[in-house]
Amino acid sequence: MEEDIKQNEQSELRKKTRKELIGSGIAPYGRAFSRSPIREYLGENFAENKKARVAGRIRAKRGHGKTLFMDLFDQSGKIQVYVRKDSIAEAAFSIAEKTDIGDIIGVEGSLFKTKTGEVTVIADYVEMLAKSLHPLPEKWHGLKDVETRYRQRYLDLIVNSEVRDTFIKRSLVIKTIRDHLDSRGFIEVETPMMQSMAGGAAAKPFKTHHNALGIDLYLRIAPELFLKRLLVGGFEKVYEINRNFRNEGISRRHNPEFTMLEVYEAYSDFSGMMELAENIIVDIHKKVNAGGVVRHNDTEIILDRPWKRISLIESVKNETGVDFLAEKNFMQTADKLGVKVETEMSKWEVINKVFEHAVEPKLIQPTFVVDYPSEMCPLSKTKKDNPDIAERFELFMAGQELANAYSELNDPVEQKERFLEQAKGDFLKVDIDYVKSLEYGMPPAGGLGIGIDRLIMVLTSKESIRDVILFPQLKPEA
RNA sequence: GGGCCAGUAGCUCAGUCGGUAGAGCACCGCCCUUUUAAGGCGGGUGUCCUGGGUUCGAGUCCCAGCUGGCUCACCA
Repeated sequence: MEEDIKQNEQSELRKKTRKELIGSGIAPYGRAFSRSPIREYLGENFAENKKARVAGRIRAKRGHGKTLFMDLFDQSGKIQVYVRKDSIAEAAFSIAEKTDIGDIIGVEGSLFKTKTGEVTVIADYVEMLAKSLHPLPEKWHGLKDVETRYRQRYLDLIVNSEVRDTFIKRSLVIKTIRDHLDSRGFIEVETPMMQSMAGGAAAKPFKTHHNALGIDLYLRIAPELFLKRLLVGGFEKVYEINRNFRNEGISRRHNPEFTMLEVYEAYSDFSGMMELAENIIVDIHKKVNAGGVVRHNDTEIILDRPWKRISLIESVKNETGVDFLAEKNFMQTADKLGVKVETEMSKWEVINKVFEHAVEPKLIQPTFVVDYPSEMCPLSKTKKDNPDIAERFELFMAGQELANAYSELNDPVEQKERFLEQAKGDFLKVDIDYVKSLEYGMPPAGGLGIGIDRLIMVLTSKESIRDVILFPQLKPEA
């Protein structure tokens, strides 16, 4: 089997070394090795002759005949290992000699500093923990090929430390969100990923099949309708951080599965959610970015509160000079602006298109866009004094949509009508079970969704969603 | 799905007008007991993405395909 795999010369040599190790009674793949993180021997923790036990991956090796130096990396840092033939058992020296860059080893020894002051472990014991059978990408230029970086993310993580940092940051962002919401009395819940109706948004779902039940199921496109059922059930502050799946195009800003935060707070509304969104994001910036500068291209993004608020129609007027509400020939006007419109589009659909084309890319600083037409927001309450306008905002930053919030519609009769409108009268496409839950009474509430991947893109100044998702979706290799 | 661009050694890249494949790192051999992008001497290890075509001759030109990037479309 393994002979079938065509290997290059370097891999062949490493396989040969693996066999040689086994031949001389040395396991090329070791077992548990008790050690301390490398960082615990560096800086203030350094003491001359202190005993050290470390383990990690060899990233550089400099042989000198009867001695050799290695750079050993673990997650916490890098330490130099020094092996001398005259101060170590012969067997251990021969293991050290047989190591290749990329191997994972355990080392025991004592600390000292070299002439240049580098903290070094002089080894008196070396153990092979994992033989690496492939050469690592080059130490100086790293791994640049984007396809390889995504397909073999482990290599990207080994070699490109800024990639590692991005994903550590991602973890901190999510932890900060949890801490923030937990401290405000929210509880985290989990709702179905597999749903018999894919509701809560308008995207195309992925379809799957449950054999025992004999039914088709859909991967969720949003958790919204389940989270609101929990409001009916008496949970007043709930949130979920989890994956949504949308069967749409893949792009710099779209991955078929992406992580969404959805928050619902009973007795609040969309302006409460506005404040919450500001609070959460500013908190993350403070804790994760340590107040550092966030940039989009060359522009610094200023996160100081309060953020700008503007109505959809105003923002379009500001950028295009056109008051689309008053405009009779809105189709031609939109077309002149370079927006692709189709004859069956409503005026608001055209306005929304113009917004996405002309305004969205320019919303670099955090901006709440409000006053969306209610026809585009079937789950949102309308304004008290204007049923045509929804109590909704979308948050934009770095030229893209980051969040979306409503005052949640809690009138079951109106909800059913709006669903029917959206489904163009097709009862089968209406989530009657959700409407039924509203019929028992859902408290007025605010709901907020934040796209976590995009938020991390903004906070880490990444241009592509693939740089903040560990394993982005790619076509399988042919 | 459309348009544009890219794919050469394990990695990062060069390759002129179409003339028979090249650098650094890595690797192999020899030397070297404080090096750190160690050093010295010697060595090129290749399905030039794949398959066709043009040509005396193709990494290079043409066609088709694969994968990726950007972009448009799609995506409340």
